[in-house]
Amino acid sequence: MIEIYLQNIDDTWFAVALKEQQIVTSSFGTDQKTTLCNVLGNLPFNAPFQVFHEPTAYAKTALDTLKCIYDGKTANTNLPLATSHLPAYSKKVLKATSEIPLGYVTFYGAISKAVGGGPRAVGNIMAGNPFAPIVPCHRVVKADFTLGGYGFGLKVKMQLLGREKRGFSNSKEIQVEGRQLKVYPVEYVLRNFA
DNA sequence: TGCAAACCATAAC
DNA sequence: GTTATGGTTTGCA
Repeated sequence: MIEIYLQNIDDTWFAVALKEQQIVTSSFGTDQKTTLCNVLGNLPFNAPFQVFHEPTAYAKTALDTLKCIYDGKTANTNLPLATSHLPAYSKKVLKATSEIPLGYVTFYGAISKAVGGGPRAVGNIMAGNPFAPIVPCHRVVKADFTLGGYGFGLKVKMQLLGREKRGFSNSKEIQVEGRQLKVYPVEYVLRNFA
């Protein structure tokens, strides 16, 4: 049985689908129906599910984490994600994406160089990201620092990035799967829209 | 700038 | 098996 928890926090809806304490999928949005539909659409198999509006203590920590990320605040990012049913390449891309630190962005192409494959393949995985916003696919942009796309709309992507501004001014390298991944201050993106 | 071609894992037939 | 499809990138005029 998959348990779906849906809760409104400060006028935004957040949802997680849990199975045996693992997160199967998550979502957020401005209205209840869309948010729930997103979660349901991401369920990997035709399993029975139940929707709850009173979160358990465990579900509440997960929902609070979503809210923190949404607010651009530092959050505990090591929630247990159920990825076993996903293709191997998707797992690598999602994992690499989750390593992008708060306050930084990187490119579709940069991720593809780190984990293999091509930029468009990375974009496809992002488009199907089941773990929004836990896996911060909003931190992945085009190589010219324009936004690229976003499942919940470019406006939302911009707002998320705006809240993640931390005043960094230099790019840096992080380690992903033993390779280097270059990340850039989110300011590089934001200044395109000033 | 703008356009065309190369790119590459998935999902859908 | 094959094809269509992108949340892309790069090169070249």
